[in-house]
Amino acid sequence: MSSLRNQLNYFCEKGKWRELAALYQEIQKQDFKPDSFTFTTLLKSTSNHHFRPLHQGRAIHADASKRGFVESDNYVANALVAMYAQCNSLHDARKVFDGIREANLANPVNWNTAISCFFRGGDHKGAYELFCLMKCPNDITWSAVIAGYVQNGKLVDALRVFKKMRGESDEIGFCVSPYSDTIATVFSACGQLRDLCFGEQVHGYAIKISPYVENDGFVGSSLVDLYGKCSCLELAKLVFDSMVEKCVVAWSALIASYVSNGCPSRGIDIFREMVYEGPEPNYVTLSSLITACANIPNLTFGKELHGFIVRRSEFTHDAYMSTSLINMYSKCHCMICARNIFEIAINTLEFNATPVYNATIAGYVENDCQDEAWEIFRSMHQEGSATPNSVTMAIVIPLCTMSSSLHYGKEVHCYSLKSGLTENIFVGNSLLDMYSKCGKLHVAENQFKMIVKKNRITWTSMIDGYGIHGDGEGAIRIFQKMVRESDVKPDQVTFVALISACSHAGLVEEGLTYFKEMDKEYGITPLDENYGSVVDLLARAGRLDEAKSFIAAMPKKPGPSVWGALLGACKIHGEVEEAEKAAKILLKLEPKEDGFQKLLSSLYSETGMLDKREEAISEMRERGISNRQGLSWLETGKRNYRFISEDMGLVC
DNA sequence: TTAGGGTTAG
Repeated sequence: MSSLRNQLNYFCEKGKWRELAALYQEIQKQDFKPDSFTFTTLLKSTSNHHFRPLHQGRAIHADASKRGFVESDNYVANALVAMYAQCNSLHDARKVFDGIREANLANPVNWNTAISCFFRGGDHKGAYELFCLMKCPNDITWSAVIAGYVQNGKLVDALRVFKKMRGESDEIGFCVSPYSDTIATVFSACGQLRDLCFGEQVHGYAIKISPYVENDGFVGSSLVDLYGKCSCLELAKLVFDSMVEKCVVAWSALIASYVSNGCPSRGIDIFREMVYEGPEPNYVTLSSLITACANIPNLTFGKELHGFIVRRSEFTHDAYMSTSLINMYSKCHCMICARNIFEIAINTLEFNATPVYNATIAGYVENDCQDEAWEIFRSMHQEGSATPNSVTMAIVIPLCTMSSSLHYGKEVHCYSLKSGLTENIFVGNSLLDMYSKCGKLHVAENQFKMIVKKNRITWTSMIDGYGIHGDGEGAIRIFQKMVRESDVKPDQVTFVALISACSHAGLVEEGLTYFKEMDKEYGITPLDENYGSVVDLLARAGRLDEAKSFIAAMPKKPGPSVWGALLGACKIHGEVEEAEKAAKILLKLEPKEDGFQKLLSSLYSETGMLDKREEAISEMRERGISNRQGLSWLETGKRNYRFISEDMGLVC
């Protein structure tokens, strides 16, 4: 009999489920008496099995219950709770736990196991209910609850429980001293919430209770991450430098801090130091570095890293890695490489593939490949391997806007409503912009009203909406509401939208006043785009000389937006000579941009200067600029679209 | 404890 028991244990340890199930059925027919250890190993094996065979777990439960183990053995009870939670049957897990609780058999380990299991199963409410029922939570319980909330993305709740643990909350406190792991978890929550103030308080408290707490790898790394996420790069570096033993997580957190704060090259420099004096990089380090290559962009180093990842095959099948690589190749305009990574990822990875789909759709959108973007979005439904989320919607809704496809936009809006994604601010703002740009200003207004927590982009998009519909006064009204009634501050983009709205409505003086207020009232330094919108404001109103004087008086060198605005206005007013001057400068500033040259060619066409038009077209051909016909999208009926050619003077 | 995909601009 003992050999049977050994064989059973062997199959459990090796995870050989089929063999185990067959053996267990066989020995049940014999006079075999399973003990507590047999049941716990059988239940653990069920929990760890890839398919989570709940029916098998229930059979073991029935057998254990029949033999009296559930009510008398805490180990078996614990394993049962864990098994049901792992098999996503939290109701059964709670039923088992309530059984031992009501029989007064539950010890603190049972409580802590049950709480952790409910958090792992995603039922944070159920976990907290158990926590509240527990009369004497110990330090492990507190840690489990804080960590559980962080794992479930309930960061505010995690900090609330931490405050309660230290007796700082309004609720009754328990003043338990936290483990360093708990402190690290709290730093992580503060970082994710960008709550620098509370993070710093906890940092001070942690040093007070343990002066060398930063030397702990978990705590030090989490602190680097906290300061990095709160854009305090100097503090992040200071903590990192003070760490006696710098683990791979600390290095990775520091690199990620630089990459995510607009210093990707510095992130790569830190990586070079890491190669020289630090530990081996892991998949997180490499993922951040690929993002650095995407942001610079640096295709050469990106490809080197990709080669390194392929050689280290254990990193290849990582969801984050695939997503980062797709993003990197997209930003470097290598959509063939991005597509290859996508195909491999969706065929080989066992995970939620939504981010991989999102990165690929975003890549195609960014590289002006709308058809391919739609193809990937549709395949997401057809393959059924990924569920569109709020990020997908925030990519796809602007895609509807680009092709002025109100019909598709409405379909995506309906899907978002059904999936409960419209409360997401990115989705809400995209919908507002889509309705506004597709000509449905009143729907955009409703959408604007429905967004409860409006951010800068909400306000700016609404101002722009009124602007593109020629309602300058409406744009001003919304801007005043924004600055008077909300706590959201305008930025340069807000002023581009506002002054542009004034420009199109002929509100020149108002536009000029707002431009002056930008710096004086709001302390915002104008960008080239802001100067450009003032040039457009003046020149569109026929005040070309003032526009030129304005450019001459600029405190910095005028850029493409300024000259582009002047060129556009010259085209409206038929000012060939000034347009030629502006186009010449633009050609030097942005040699790869073909729009300016086409605009000039179109001006020649409109003013009957056909020789000059031919000359401009020849020059464009020599420079390899495509002579593509200008196209507009129109939606007719429900699903039909037509191309309307515009006279760009380029049709040969 | 560390990493990925997202909304506004004449």
